[in-house]
Amino acid sequence: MFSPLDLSFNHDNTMKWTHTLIPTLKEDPNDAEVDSHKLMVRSGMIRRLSAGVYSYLPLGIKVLNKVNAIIREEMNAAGSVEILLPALQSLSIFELSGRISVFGNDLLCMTDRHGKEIALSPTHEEVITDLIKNELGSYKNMPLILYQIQTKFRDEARPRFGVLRSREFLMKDAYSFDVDADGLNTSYQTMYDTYCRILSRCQLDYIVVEADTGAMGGDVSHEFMVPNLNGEDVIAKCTKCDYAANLEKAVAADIEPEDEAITEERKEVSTPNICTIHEVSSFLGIEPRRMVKTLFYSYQKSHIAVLVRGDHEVNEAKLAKQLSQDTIELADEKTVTTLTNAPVGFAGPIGLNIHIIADRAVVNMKNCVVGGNKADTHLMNVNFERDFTVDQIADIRFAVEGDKCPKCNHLLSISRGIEIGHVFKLGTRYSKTLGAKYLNKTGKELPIVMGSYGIGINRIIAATIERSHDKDGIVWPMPLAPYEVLVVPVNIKDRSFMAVATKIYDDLCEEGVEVLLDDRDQRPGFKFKDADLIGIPIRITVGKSYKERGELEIKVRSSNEISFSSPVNIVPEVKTRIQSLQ
RNA sequence: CGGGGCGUAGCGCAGCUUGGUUUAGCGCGCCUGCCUUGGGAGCAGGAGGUCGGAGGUUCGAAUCCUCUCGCCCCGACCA
Repeated sequence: MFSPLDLSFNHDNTMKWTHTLIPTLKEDPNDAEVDSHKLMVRSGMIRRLSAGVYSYLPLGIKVLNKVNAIIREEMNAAGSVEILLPALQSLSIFELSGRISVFGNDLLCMTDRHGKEIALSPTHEEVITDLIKNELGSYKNMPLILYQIQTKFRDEARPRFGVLRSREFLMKDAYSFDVDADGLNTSYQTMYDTYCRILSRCQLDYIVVEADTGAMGGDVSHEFMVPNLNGEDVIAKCTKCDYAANLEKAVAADIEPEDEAITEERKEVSTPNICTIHEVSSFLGIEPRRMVKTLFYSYQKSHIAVLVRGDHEVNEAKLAKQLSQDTIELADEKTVTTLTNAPVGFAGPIGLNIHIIADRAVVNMKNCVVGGNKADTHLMNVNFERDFTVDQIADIRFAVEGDKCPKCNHLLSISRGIEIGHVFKLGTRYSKTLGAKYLNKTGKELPIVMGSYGIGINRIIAATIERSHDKDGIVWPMPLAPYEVLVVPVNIKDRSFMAVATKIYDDLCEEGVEVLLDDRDQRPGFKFKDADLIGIPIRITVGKSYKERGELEIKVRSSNEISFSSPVNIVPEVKTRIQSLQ
């Protein structure tokens, strides 16, 4: 045994299990739902402090640092420059950008001893803009891309899935500064390409989708998604071409007008207590797609009627954009009753005296069913233009399975994904509100044109595990693995085993290989289970084959491929394998 | 924020319905010894608990009631 002070055996890139803290668990933690969360806890990478707040243990920080290193290399290679901004911000800076209301309760605020309101930063657009407005006075200083790796704080309404949605998380955020839109386009493309390289080096499968800009503002935005059933984002992707978008943003190709004669007269039917689309549909024996859903939204004290097909859902983000509003909300029951002269459930477009906005699909429907604006009444054989008109036609719904691609008209598929990265063309949103201006060649004062680029580092790790694990544990891709090699002497009391194991450990260390030695006094089965759980890519076993033939066993975690090597050849052998797994 | 569920040893759980023979239990882990060494062994002994917290009902509360804190799930919300 070695005393805790005897660290002579530990080098920068090596570690003995008994000298570190890798508290593995045989059973799943009871508060974990998704595989990545369970495995991160079981493998001893993280422990929960409180909801959405996690400590990283040695194995966890090792992986975190691997991701950080890849990000730094690629960001630096792309010509961006690292900085570090404070996590503590004054609230007044958010007042200037007008984002206090945008973040709402997600913003973690507190009052300092002077009574000043301060916040833990959820993101850094304001801080960076405030910083550079004093430093980038001239076009000569641009283009410039600055980045940092920083902890962000968001008081999430509902943290979940372990590190996938937490209240405190690590983010690499970058900001570009250009003199004009062309410059921004170049910077944006550079970051876009850099993100592709970063994720490829992490060996993550990802797709890039068009995204809504949400709370960030700006116009163009892309998200980097890792396809996964547990993802919180929904993606619409063309089955043929490269079109892919977040469902918030996704557009479906216009639906063909129904080819049906308008002959029947409109007819009133009694639908006692039959309110929902589903109820009316089964009561009348008519598919939901033949019905029009009439909803009411409120904003700025005014109300509006919204029409979508019965089997479609209103996309409030699109609707708000159409109405040039930041927020809109579904009208309350009282409003609906007043506007329709009927209980909720019988609203229709005919005879309404307010602004009506219809989804594009609605105006192509023929002989449909609508509410009668009268209790217990619906109308059949209703037709756009003949029976009602609208004030505005727009795309205001979510795309659904069965919709066609807006680019090539082939089928769209709907799936889920984990948002790993998000890039935005901010334009002058922040430079204007915070006053970040520069002088151009002719001495004219102009707002700096900005972009913002974020990557969730914890999410890269969790998403990697989601994509790469089996029933026994994590299967680390070589670039992110906490150690490249695990050396397992099956019995530490066997002197010859330990002698060889420590020799290999030292030799690999000399060669710069990252290696962990399982020097615990445990039975082989126990160690193998842990080895599979923590998922080190290459396992070298000193055991049976060594005793019998003087050979070491090399096992590759990802392929389960087993090979043997003599002690003298082990180092080059292992290095070759590491190479091939990079 | 709405709905549901759960807090009992480091971890995973039983006990609660019907209050008292339970000195609060089981599995894993932990400590000591023996034994064992290629897929989470075995035997023996042992440590570890304000039953989340506060108040109440009662002769008596892990168990019943009230409040409170924490955690998880569904929804709403969300770079």
